Amino acid sequence: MGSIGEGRTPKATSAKAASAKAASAVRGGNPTRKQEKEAAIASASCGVFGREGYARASIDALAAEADISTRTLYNYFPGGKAQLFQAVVTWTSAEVRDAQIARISSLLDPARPPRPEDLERDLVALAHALVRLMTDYPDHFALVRHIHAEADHVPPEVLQAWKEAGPGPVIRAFAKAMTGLADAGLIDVHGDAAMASTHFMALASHAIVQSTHYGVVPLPEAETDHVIKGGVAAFLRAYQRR
Amino acid sequence: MGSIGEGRTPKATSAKAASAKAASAVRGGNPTRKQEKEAAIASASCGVFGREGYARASIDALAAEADISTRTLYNYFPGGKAQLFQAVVTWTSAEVRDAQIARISSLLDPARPPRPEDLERDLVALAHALVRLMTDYPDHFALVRHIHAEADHVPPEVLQAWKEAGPGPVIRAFAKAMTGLADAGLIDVHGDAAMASTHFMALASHAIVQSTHYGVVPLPEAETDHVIKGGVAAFLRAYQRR
DNA sequence: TCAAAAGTGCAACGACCGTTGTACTTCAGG
DNA sequence: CCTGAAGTACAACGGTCGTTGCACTTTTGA
Repeated sequence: MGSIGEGRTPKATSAKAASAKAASAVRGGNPTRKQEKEAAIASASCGVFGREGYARASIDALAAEADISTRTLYNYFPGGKAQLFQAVVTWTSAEVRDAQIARISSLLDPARPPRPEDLERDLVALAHALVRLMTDYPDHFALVRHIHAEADHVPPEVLQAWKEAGPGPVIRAFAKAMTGLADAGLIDVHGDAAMASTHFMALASHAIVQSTHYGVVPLPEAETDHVIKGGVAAFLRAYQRR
Repeated sequence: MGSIGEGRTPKATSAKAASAKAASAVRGGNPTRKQEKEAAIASASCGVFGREGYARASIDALAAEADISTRTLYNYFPGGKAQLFQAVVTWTSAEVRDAQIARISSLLDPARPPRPEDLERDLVALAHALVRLMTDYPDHFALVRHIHAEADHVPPEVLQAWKEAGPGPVIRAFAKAMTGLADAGLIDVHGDAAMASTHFMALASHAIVQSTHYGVVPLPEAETDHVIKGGVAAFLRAYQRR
């Protein structure tokens, strides 16, 4: 009772035939006109879902935010709210994942490892960049919070798709970067690069997330810097090769 | 539009006169019969709010879980759903806070600091105990996740009350324990005991929270142990006095 | 035992919401 | 200009939900 796929459904909407047209053109070149509009709707809906959550987000509000009528919304997403939600999750997750991986690989490019004397400065910059993403994409992180909270109500398929499209690749990219730093002799990964990257994320973001309520409260810049510097310092004490 | 205090309210329920009777007997001795029942209702409602979230949790479900009629629920909480929610938050937060502080002060009692050779074992035991609380009080942590997600919709007063009654004292107790360890010469807090305790919590719980979805997924015991041992090892590399 | 207090079942009200059908408008492309 | 597709406005249906009033029953305490 109360899962995301089973809200009000007067005539048992068949949620099949969802990704039929999509697969036809996703292979060839640029996206269809239809796909562009779907992405635009998903982008606009992200804010509403993030602010209100799935249950509170009303179709009217979603359509209004996308500047379309509720009827056209159903034309694009015959599966209704549930299908739109899934589209929003995959769309915003892909966007933020790309941004995160870009920050990680530009600052921790395993091909051009930073010099030892620059390591701390680079890690601090990376942590700042990752934290800044939280304020750059507030709707996305609000949505992720709702996913965490309503994990029981999100269809497992959506949950799995999100993990694969979002945090998964980020963690892998981070682990690869850590391996690069280890191979360059800058850090000692103590046998587990994945754990090292998790620990970096934990030290860099946990305290920030805690005090800023996931980026909602605008922590003063000075304090953010203090927390990040402290986290990076602890990470280096634990992982820097001496 | 859509805050927790302003759901369906046919006749503009006056949410005043909430803590009138309460203050009369909260000073003197043991709790009133009424207060006991209120606590029982809050305890039962915690599961529903945690599983469903505020929006989805229906009055009928809440009353059923507490084995009372909806009408009696309104007799105890004239403020309706919103007031009940606040009661649940403060009640469960206090319960879990006490449990957490008990674990912290029993294992890191600053009066009887552990011997250096036991430090790692004790910290691992503490981390295990703290993680186990997540599975011991699943309803509470589910509720906290919803609070995080719906922070915008929770009245600031409730949010503040929760922080003061829940995480606040825990962090302070942890910082005090860290100071004790530092005074005993076991760790070097690097000038910021609060940050050290935050880093311990981050290293001990972040990875667990990540992989178990806040304790929902029952991570195999072996993996939990591995993650915790890795986190404590990293913490000691960063903070143990050598 | 008996009166007061506490609790219950039931019905109803008003409001909101997801979804769909239908008739009407807008607009691009031949 | 014409035609077909895309979009919209509007109304309606079935449903859920929070809340309250009322008559009735159960429990409690002296």
